[in-house]
Amino acid sequence: MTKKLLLIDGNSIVFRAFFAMHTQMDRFTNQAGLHTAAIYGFKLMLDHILADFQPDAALVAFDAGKTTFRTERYAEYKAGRNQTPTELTEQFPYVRQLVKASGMHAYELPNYEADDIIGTLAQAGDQAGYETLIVSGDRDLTQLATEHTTVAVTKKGVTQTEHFTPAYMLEKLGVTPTQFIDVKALMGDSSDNYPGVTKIGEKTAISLIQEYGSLIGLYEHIAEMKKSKRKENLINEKEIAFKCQDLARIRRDAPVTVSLADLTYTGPDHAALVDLYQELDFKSFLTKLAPDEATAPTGEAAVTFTPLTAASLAAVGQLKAPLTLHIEQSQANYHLAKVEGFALGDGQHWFASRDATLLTQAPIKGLLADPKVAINLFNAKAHLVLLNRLGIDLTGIDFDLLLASYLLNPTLNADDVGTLAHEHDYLAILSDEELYGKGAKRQLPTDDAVFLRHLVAKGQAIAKLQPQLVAKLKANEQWPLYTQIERPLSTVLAQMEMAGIKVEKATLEAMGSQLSERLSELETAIYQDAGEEFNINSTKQLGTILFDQLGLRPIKKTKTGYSTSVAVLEKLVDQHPIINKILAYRQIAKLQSTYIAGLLKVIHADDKIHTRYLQTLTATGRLSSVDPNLQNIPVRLEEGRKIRKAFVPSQPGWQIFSADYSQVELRVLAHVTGDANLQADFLAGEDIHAATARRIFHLLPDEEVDPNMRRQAKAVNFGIVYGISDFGLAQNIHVTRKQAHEFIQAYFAEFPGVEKYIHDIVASAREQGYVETLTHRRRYLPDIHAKSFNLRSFAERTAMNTPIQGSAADIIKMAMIKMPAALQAHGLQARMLLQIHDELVFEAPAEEIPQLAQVVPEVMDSAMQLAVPLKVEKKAGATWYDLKKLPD
DNA sequence: CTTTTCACG
DNA sequence: ACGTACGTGAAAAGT
Repeated sequence: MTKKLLLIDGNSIVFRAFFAMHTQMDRFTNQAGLHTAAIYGFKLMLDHILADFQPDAALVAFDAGKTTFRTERYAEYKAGRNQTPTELTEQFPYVRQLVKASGMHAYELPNYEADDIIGTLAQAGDQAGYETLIVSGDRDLTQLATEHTTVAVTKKGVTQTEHFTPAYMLEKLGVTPTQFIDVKALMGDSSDNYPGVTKIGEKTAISLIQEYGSLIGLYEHIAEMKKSKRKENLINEKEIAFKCQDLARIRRDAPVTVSLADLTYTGPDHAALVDLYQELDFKSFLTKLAPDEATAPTGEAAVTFTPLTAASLAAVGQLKAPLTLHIEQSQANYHLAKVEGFALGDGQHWFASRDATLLTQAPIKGLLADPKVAINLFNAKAHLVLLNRLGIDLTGIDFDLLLASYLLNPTLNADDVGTLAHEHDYLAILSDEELYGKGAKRQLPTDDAVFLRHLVAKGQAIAKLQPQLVAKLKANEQWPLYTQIERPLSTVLAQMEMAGIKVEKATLEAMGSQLSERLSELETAIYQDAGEEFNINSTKQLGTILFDQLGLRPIKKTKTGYSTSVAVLEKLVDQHPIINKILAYRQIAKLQSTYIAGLLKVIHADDKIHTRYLQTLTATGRLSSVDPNLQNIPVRLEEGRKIRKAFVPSQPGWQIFSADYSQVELRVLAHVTGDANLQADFLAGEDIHAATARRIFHLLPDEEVDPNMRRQAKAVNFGIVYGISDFGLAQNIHVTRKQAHEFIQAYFAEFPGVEKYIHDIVASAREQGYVETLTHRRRYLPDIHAKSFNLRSFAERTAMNTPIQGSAADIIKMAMIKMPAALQAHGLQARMLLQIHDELVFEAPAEEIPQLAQVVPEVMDSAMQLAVPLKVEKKAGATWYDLKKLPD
């Protein structure tokens, strides 16, 4: 067996951990006020790597101090760095303790950096026949990759890593690990503060090293390079380049005083870890460390409850509101799920049973249907639907742990009580995955004692977390968002889902057979063109046919091979007749599999489709729709649009009615930016994209906006909402990057309020760590501080886009909440069925349509008062396909 | 179980 | 100099 050596770059991982958890810094302090986020993150990473790699020998290297041989040779090395915050420096001693308690060696060497220790030991490991894994947050260490040494660099957070082998580097960067040093020499490193050669960045550096093989090779052949500014710079700065090469090169001969034999990994020292965790208040690590083996499974507190039977039902009547209810479903789709069991209690007494029929009997049914009895639970909408199926009208919902937690942080993706409770530091419960298992192995405990105790533990977690989360919502100014928007919305959504939309099977089936015919014709023709049969649905096989067999030029690569996406295929249309056939095949295959077969599979016995809206999923506050997704039924292309013919009213003589907000996101933009020109354009009530075109192309009042100008202005408007870049815009409208840049500049000149807003929102995200919508819906953006340009830019675009997209979501939600009462007040039978982000779809008796066309837009455009009017367009027709615009 | 592609706002 | 549009869900292939 090959021995395995683990080398960890302590400093860089601790830094990564610190900044990864920066936004939650305040949550991570022990009772003495010591910050612990970096220690915590470091331990997460450690556990992950140790479980994964299982080393025989291990060492964590740290930097010894500020001065090293590099600073002696180049005084500016790492100069100008911000001072490490004390919140971080105070954690280093504990990290070292943690390393030792985990059975690993911590090591540092005066005058050298952690990198050099690692480089030296990795080399020793290679020579001694070890398989070595280096873990760092710093890409520079990839230069140490060899056939037997892999370098894992943290990607996002601390537990996700990207593994660099020499082959992977060649593929990804185009250079070998050794060449990487020379690339750094040319491009420099701004964070380590050495310059490289003027005007040479990563791309140029890589192509130069690829061409000449090495830095030395480049200077040997510099005379042959054709005259250019770059050549001049290279000649003038030759000395700097070699200096930088010296700085970039990690030493493999540092005078380390440990040998591989000293580094044996001994595994964790339990007693030492317990002491340390206690000092740090690491409760979750403590419970993992000391499972209560005799009794409960890890983390599940002993709970007392009464197993409920028909005979003992009366005792439930003694419970005092507020009550906490948890119903366990057999599957996520609550339209079909069975009730596996439930727990009900008031914080003092708990009852639990596997028998769902008990819910439908007195006194439980009465308590649940009583609006004066406050109910706490997890996932209000699921409970509303499940209980409705049992004939119970749940009315008194007060606290929904899932919804409250989502508002506090929409990017947590826990969807069971246990996991979510852990996120809020409540640990006396197991997650479903821990108790039930996952995937195919998932199974509910057959033992009543274990299963019912878990359901009660869920109830207790909900009851316990309520006051805490309510206080947080109030502190965040999110209480109205919870009580006035999201909580009532649950009920409205439940009604829409239960109503369902009628879909005609026969219509879909008829379309399906037509599509099948066309598919087999196209298939034959494609095989003919290709000269052989293959799986057209396989991108891999298709890539081989197009680019290897037919010799077409690959336009783009994915990480697994050639890209064959529409964008690529469209560029190849003129090269070969097979391309158009593949495009047609793809389009039809998509309709057939996703929309014909897919929808047929989910039509219920009542001939309706009952989607589920996920109210706590998206990062922006939008809804999403699953089982099936009814928010992406085709509309843009006629062939796909025909699918909508199958969506029909549920009763004869009824029609489909739809109302959509016109340009909500841009109107929200006009509101939040306060931009006078953008607001004026909306107040004038003209075509907004044409108005934008007039401004950015400086048209005279009597000049006409040609369609191309309008198209470009529209793309600019979209770009602004998405967090614009010249590159992205250029790609979208097929102009040069320079032109795109000019469009954006022209836009900002005309709409200075928008430019200021973009600047301010990014600054505010940096300061506060989050952004907000008009209703104080919040999204944290930890990556706004990321060192990686990519991650940081992404966070900046998100900072810009989320308040816009999220506020638009707020607005339609407010309209939806008011809708049922408004319909009822007008004595209408109409029912709201679907929400598609900026559109609401209804069904109603034909004779109600004129009234509906009044009432619905009125509710929608008065949902929130903005600085510009909200405009609503309406349509009606016999099916979802046949909708025709109604006059204003 | 991840990757690629494509449907929607 | 850096490298891209924002937010979703479903199907199919392939590891």
